[in-house]
Amino acid sequence: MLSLAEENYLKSIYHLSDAGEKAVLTNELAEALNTKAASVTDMVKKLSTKEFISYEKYYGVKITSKGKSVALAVIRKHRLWETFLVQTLGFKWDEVHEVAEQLEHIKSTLLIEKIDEFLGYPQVDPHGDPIPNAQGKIKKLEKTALKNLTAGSESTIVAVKDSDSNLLKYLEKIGAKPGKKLTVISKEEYDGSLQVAIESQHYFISKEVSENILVTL
Amino acid sequence: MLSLAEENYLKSIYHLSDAGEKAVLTNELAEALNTKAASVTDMVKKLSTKEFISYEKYYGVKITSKGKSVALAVIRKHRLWETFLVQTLGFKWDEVHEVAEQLEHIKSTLLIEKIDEFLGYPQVDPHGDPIPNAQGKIKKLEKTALKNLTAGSESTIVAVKDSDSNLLKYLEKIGAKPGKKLTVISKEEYDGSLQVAIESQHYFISKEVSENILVTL
DNA sequence: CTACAAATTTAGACTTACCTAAAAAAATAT
DNA sequence: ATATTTTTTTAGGTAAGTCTAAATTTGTAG
Repeated sequence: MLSLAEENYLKSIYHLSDAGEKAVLTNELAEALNTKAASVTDMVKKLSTKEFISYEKYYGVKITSKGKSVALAVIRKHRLWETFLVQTLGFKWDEVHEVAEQLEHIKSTLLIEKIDEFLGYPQVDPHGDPIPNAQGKIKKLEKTALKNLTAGSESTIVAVKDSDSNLLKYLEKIGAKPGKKLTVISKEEYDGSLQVAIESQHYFISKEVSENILVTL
Repeated sequence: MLSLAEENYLKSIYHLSDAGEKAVLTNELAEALNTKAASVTDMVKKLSTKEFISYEKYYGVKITSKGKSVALAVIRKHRLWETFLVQTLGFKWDEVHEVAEQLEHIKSTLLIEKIDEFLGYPQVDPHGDPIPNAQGKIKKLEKTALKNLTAGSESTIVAVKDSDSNLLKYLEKIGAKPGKKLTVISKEEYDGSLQVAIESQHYFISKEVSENILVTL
């Protein structure tokens, strides 16, 4: 059985590698996990022996399919719990992350399947991120950052990055939730800021924020 | 912040001491926690320094009020989660214990208050055990083991001991749930076995089982 | 009340997951 | 192409929580 630390490493490696596409460097991982490079080296050696990743000294790690399926199971749990917290218990967006980080490590297949059933088999979590199924398959949609749109574009918000609580509060205030329609009214080329409409309200959005809102066309 | 191990020790000490009434011996604790006496000695020293218990060498430990409030918070979480698993997710009695043992350690006051609210502030868990409130107060009812009843007694089941999964399955089969009426039809003095009626069905119950069913008159 | 048994504690060790400091390798800059 | 910087690894250590084996204390039985 995997430890909490091992699960967190695999989850981070999965995310940082874009779902296993590219290798992940020691320092990236150290930063993501709030730990030191030396600790990462120790752990990746262990995960490598257990064949959840392949590790080549000085060249970073790649996640194996065995590792991927662990990561996806954890991500599935995280997203189902987030959905549960928001939809069923009425948590606010910005309150769920920390708790879901704990709940994602509860070991019980039955529990997570029951939660999935209870929620009616949702496809995406409250941030719009897709929820892997029990087999680890993800349905994915074409998404792009809001900052890539040009004036006049109409789009639907599909996700926001869920890491920063202040950002989430701000997005909540302007109603920037997954599912909402968003139209780009104008774009200032010199600083990348945008004027957008969400439900006929107009907002001024900085380039920074526009990098954290993902949309489909 | 208390570790998982510390929380488990305090919970066990609370239970074994009858809610803090009597001292708990090293070996009892070792047995309850599936560990060795030497490990218990180490941990009780630590908990004692932190003033969750008072510890006198060779004489066992007593839980302090500080320790009690930790234990009760954990027990509250355990029982609320069990209630949630059974009532909301449709778990069977005998499936909840293990999962609740994990969920009881999730750290989030908000979460447990929301669960409590969602469940409509239940007073007892699915085994009939009382759920402490947020302040750690327990409403208690007079209960006695079924084995103490005599022929002819009518009673209501209030609780069953939740430790043994086989026992729980058996009790489920005969419909011995909290809330059900139970009448003692006859009692065999030589082996302590009972004949009882639950919902007009008659069952033969061994002394052992009758020690694990708690009732009110 | 002494001797043996049972319970408990101490001593020393192990594992996991960290850490710091120093060494080594790789990347970069002149 | 060499020197410097950055990244990564190694070496050695720490804390939590566990263990076994030995020592000590307490309880018990003759």
